[in-house]
Amino acid sequence: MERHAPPTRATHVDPDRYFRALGDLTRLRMLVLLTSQGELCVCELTHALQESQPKISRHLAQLREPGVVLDRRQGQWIYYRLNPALPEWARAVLEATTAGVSLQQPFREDLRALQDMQSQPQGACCS
Amino acid sequence: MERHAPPTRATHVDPDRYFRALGDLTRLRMLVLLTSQGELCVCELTHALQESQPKISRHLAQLREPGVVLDRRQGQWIYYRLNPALPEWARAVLEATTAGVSLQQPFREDLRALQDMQSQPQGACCS
DNA sequence: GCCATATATATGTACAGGCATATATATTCC
DNA sequence: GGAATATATATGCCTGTACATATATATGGC
Repeated sequence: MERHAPPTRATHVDPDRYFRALGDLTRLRMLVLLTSQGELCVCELTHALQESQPKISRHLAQLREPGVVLDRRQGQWIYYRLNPALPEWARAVLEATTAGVSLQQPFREDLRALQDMQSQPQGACCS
Repeated sequence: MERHAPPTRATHVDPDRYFRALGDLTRLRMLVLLTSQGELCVCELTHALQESQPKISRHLAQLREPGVVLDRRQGQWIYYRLNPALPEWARAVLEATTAGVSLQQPFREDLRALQDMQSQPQGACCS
């Protein structure tokens, strides 16, 4: 696990590797948020999912390495987003899934926790 | 692993479990075939994928248990098909994936091997 | 008894989770 | 402006568990 796996023009995730990346609840919860919210920093994801920071960071690495997501540093924060180079079918998979599950738990609660946090006065990233 | 997990009105696969089921190349190859072909027996899948029968059977069990596929016995053959009770988003996921990958290897070759077999004179199930 | 299919068992490998720690940036104080 | 400190994020190590594969064996229909 190197710090920044090559910016992976990952136009080619193997389909089975792609699904293996989605096949974990923590990672799927983050991907559903990223699909609907566009870009989120680690601390927002940590807060939304109510999981430990190392756990979140570990799973983000597993999404970054195969090129499912990209990261971008801005000041002290690191923002993650879906890799725009994903093949069309792969994005369609995430969008169908997000549409299908975002009213169910725990996805629904994740979004609520995230929005709750974003509505805090100072607009600071983290609580 | 019981022989026939209850005919699982599996309207509720957990999304992460669903993706874990798709996150293996052998299982994904079979699902891509089932998505485009509708219903196939074990020996057709074995032939199409060129894998050992026990390996195919094991992976089919892993698709049957969570309710991703259903089976049906007819004489000495057992036919598998996608579970029609899958939620709409889950079927959309498989259809988008099938459309996206079926021209790539090994999926393309799987379909060719299957059709090659089906064009044999006596229409017998297995070679 | 033969064929199609499933399951048992054994073994290696991958990965999830927790904890501690390392790195990088920002901020505060002098 | 440099040192000390705080915050954000990543990673090394350890342990338990899940799972992929192979081989061997069992079952059930013809």
